[in-house]
Amino acid sequence: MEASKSKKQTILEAAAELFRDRGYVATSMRDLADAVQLKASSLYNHISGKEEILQTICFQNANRFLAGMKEIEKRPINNTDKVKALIHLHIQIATEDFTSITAFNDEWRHLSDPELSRFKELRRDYELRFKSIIQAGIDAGEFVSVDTTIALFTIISAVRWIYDWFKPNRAISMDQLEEQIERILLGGLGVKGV
Amino acid sequence: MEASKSKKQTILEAAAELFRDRGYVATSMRDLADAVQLKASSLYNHISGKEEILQTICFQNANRFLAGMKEIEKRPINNTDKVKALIHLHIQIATEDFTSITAFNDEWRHLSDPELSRFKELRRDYELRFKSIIQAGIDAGEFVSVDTTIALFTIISAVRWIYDWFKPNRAISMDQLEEQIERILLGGLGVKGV
DNA sequence: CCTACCGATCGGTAGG
DNA sequence: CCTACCGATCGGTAGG
Repeated sequence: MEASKSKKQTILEAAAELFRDRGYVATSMRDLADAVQLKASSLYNHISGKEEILQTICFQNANRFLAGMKEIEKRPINNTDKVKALIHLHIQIATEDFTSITAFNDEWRHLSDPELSRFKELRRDYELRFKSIIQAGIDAGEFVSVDTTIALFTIISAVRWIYDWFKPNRAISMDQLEEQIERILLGGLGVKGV
Repeated sequence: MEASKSKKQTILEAAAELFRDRGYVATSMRDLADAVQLKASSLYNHISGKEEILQTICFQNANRFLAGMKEIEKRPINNTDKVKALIHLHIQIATEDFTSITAFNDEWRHLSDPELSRFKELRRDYELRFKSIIQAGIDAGEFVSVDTTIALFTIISAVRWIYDWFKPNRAISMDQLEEQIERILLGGLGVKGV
């Protein structure tokens, strides 16, 4: 059970790739079966249905972001460095696991309740925690006084689509990518000498 | 033909709304027919098929962005003001027409060739024009020296998802929204006193 | 893990 | 603009 990648894991990874390329709805169980060299009916020996796959991808990533957030919250650093760490977290997840992150970003709305509501709650929790850090940074005089909602979504959106256009093989290294995005976003918050 | 909104226009608007809420693939012609009080077969008296609707939405918006870009390019203003005008353009389109803009942003990949290739070309053209303005701003000493690709996509992404979270009825007015986003993004490019 | 198959639904057409 | 209907494909199950 630990020997090699389990068949279930293989299925989940192939599904994430198909969901990214064609979307959840446009990916059929037969497409997925072909990708893992199985007949469609055999998939059901490993998973309970199509939506279980989507649920797994969505909640795995949601939990990853939240775990990263909670770890960063506990660090004894100022708010500027926390925002930097969060930008780093987003970029790291987006570049490390860019297949499943696309499905996570774009396909969660095809979840059914109660999972859909639970997913939205997790996302909202994450956003509120992020917003608190921005607010704390403003209160501490680290950032200029901006609307925290606008700042939050500007930052999240700016890093959200990295997987869409960042090709790791380009003239830009991952470190440069991160340094420049930090400079633009933190510079925008009025932090000097980012 | 000019008396009231044509039936075709009604269908296109209902489709944009359904595509936004459920996605292109998950919206059936029967869903759409119900929304405009018709039988599915009657839709084909107004449109040639499902994909024509998607094409119309995608290219209408692509042309709107490009027309705005070309108008801004011609203005006798500096690059800082051009970037401001482009941010204004994105925010304006996103808030004015936020239904079809969602379909435009998220569903274009379901186009088939040759329309898919044509759409990507239009988008690339827009991006290159935007990038040229950023580069010109750097050359003129208006912006700090950043990677133009990173700056371009950071800006585009940051304004791309406004329709996702901006509720016009909130405590933030559209002018405030725009002013604050400009401040964050242009501040990030090193422009003083935005 | 497969063959065989289910009812439901898809985009679209024929014909009036 | 409708009724009636087409072949294709969907997610999933029965049974071995």
